[in-house]
Amino acid sequence: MKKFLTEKVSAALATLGYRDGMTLVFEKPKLQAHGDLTTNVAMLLAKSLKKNPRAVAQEIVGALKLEPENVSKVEIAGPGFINFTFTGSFVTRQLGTLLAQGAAFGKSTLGAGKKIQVEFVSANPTGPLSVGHGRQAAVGDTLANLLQWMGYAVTREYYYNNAGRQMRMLAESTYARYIQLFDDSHPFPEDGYQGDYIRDIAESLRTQKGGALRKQDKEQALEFCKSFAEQFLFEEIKKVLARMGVKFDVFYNEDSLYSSGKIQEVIQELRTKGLAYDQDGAVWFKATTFGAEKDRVIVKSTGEPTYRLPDIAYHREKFRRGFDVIVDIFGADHIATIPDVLAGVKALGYDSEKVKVVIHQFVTLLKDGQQVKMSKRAANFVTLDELIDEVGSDAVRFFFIMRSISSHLEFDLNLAKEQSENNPVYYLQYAHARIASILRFAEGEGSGPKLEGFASIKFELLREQAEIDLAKILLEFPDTIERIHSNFEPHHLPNYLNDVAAAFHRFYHDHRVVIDDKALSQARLGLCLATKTVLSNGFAILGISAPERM
RNA sequence: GACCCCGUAGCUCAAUUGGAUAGAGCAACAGCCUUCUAAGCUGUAGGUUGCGCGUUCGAUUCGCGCCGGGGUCACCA
Repeated sequence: MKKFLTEKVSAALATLGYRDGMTLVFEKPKLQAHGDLTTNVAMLLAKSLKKNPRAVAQEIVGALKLEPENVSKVEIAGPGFINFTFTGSFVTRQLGTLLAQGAAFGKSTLGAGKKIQVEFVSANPTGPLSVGHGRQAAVGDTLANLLQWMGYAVTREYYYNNAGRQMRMLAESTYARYIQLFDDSHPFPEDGYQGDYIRDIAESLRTQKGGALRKQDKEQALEFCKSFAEQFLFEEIKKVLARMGVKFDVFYNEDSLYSSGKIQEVIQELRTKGLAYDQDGAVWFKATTFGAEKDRVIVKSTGEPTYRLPDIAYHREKFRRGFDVIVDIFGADHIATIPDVLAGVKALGYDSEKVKVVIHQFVTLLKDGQQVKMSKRAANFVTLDELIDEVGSDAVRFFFIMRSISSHLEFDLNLAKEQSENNPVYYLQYAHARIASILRFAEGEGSGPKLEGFASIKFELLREQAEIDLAKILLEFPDTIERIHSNFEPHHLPNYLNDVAAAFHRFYHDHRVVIDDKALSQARLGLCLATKTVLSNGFAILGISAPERM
């Protein structure tokens, strides 16, 4: 519908001799009284023309060539808005196209031929996934789904590090818990991982190895503990992600950057370009060249690289692997590292504009009205797995997507549990199930009219306000997808689908679908099917189920 | 101290990137099932958008200064 008006208004502007270089923007007004779509082009033009905006609007409206069967009203309002109202038949006519596209309605070819990588979760294998990782999994996977919907070739990637101090601590913690199974006086390392999951790993270790590790040399035993714990935790992590319907294409190990010499290459290249130098026994990256407030150490005086170096090397590999767009999804705690990585990428000669960083704020968990402090070290933290146990995968995914990523997300466990029936996700799924039920009823036993070929449906019979309102909202689906694509704010999808469900419930309440008037009944069944199509397409992107009955 | 995010109805959050009279869901109150799913619908009430300046036709949105909450500032990841 926007496209339709864009053509009409551009033509009018051309007639008037106004430059059409500006991109026309049509918006859906907040108030229904202001029509279906509105444009502020007259006000924008007025500024440069130094004319009265309402006068400019008048000229444009005068030059417009609109067919009365498509547009019922054009109005100049307020300071100079031009408001358009479509005829009901113009709207409902498009339902046929929607139905013909079916499961593909809302898809586009905007990303066709482009490779895009979405990196998310990327938790190191030192413990179970937290609730915060859950938000990241939901956001990342939903964006990835949406990008696929736009035609991109999407790679879902998980970056992890299984080396270094944290892994040594994991090994020591596991080892200590294991020994404690035989001798409970054995001490636990002071800053070890306190969580019960370490006990589970130790238990599993005993099941597999018996007491054999006790007799081994400690260093050897620790080495074994490390890889055992890592493997154990990764299986858990993958299992939980699978419960949420998230599947990664690539697990990228930071260690491989070392073994393949990529780390050394980056240092060399930066040195060659004069962007790295030695000082105080360390290697520094000239981040100030790229606007940072101070230079950064990339190799410590101990010879060990800081996390920045592999991060930069990793991003360089992303470019080398030929991705056209690179999406990084990080928690707010990583915000400070981003400028350094982007500077590093620029330093190596790549276009940092291709890196799209999505930062999401934290999740705070409420339990019994109290905030749960989550720390991997301390024993008290709720895992993603437990959260799914309590509220189910659909609710978890939906809740994490529902809020703007830049907002802190409050997740009240008690509420989510108690409210499992009042849950917003059920509201949407219920609409879907309700339609499925209507369609079953209509097709069953020949009592009601059957839904025949879309082509024969007379959508112009839909003249009730509730019908037209619903149809209009359904047709906004592609716009919603594109909007999310342009701003990476996935919460618009649940919000939009909520509007769809609300419009449907209203329609359902006011009008019976299966009635004696066969032609009208067909049109309403078509409207129902169109609604079901939009809902299930939206659910597919959100990664939640579309129940046929509830 | 510097930088980032947030501050909107009693609570949790929206607001199409600067648009017209700031909207939903819970919670409260009042209604609606002999019918294709009441996990639904309708109505009432609830606001100085943290505070103060500024930018302009127009500000919840942009700029500056405060106040409050969270986060980040290492040769930690």
